[in-house]
Amino acid sequence: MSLQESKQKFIETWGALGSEWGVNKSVAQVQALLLASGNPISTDEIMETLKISRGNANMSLRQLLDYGIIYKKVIAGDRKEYFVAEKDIFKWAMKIALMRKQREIDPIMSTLQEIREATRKDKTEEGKDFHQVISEIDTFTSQIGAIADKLIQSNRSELLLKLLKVIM
Amino acid sequence: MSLQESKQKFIETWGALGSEWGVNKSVAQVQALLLASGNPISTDEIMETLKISRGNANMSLRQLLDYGIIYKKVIAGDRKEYFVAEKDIFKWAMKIALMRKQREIDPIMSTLQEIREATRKDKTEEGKDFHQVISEIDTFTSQIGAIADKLIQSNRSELLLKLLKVIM
DNA sequence: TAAAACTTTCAGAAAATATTGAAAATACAA
DNA sequence: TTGTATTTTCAATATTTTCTGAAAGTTTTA
Repeated sequence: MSLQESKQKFIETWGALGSEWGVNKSVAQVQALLLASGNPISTDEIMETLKISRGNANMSLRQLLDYGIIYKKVIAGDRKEYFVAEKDIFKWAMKIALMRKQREIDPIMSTLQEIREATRKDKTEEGKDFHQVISEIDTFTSQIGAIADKLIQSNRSELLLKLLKVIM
Repeated sequence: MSLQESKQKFIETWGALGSEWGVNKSVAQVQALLLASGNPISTDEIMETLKISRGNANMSLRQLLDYGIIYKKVIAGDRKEYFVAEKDIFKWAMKIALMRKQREIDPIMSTLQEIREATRKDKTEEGKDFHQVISEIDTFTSQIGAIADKLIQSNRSELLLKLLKVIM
């Protein structure tokens, strides 16, 4: 497997996995291409390499910029914009974790608490059972959310230390 | 907000969040309906309450059964199949975590290792840089995967203990 | 200021995913 | 067995998501 084939395989695999991660395939592939590339890359080169349209390339790049896992890079004497990936996996894994927590955990919390309150006084068996179920989900979710916050705020060595404790 | 309204809200919210979690809306709503219900429910009641087709109800139920987060329940003297949710959130959270790890982490591992090996001997700058990036992703992913395994294998009290350590 | 180089937007097309509903298969009762 | 109740399958349809490409917008150069 040549270096180019390896890079190709990485980009393909990363893209395919994106869908499992709730990340659009093009977005994942653009990140992979930038990760695999030593030097900054322009929109045109991305379009050409991944065979995607200008619109798609632009939107994928913007999303990655918003996530904070790629950066714009100015090249002197060139009007085009170039892009580089954040290569410190720790940094971008934390950013993605934060985003996922905000998307997947936070929105359910307020609803759960609202329902928990609304059903607190219910005297029927049915009501008490439901309150119990909601309360358990709420408690569990809150705990997981709090731990996620702690982990996400950690720096690299703190994170490794915390996770080491889990393993032992 | 009446009890019925609370249940309704829970089912809607759970369903809406499903998409963020990579879970089909109907599947999430069926689980929510079973969680919210004190007693076993038949396919017909699910169809009626959620206003979904028989085919959809059947496929959603099967998926939840496969995940192991709902169960079939036989009611004496009734030919219909009834279903109940696993109400121990701890149990089904672990099952879902395991499934997600298998879907999201495991598949990338072998590819990363293969690419890591294939690029190990590369002498070019480009090749060495790429090998470095892949190695870091591989190492990080392996570590997270190992921790996930440990957590998933834990029982409730072990899990809480381990997570408590993280917070402190 | 105008033209050229480049980036962004967005309506419509294409692709992917979810849902329906009716037919086929299965399970049960008489 | 045979008929009836119930479940499962799957081709057709609907919905959602993604992608394209050209037009509009912006920045830079001359």
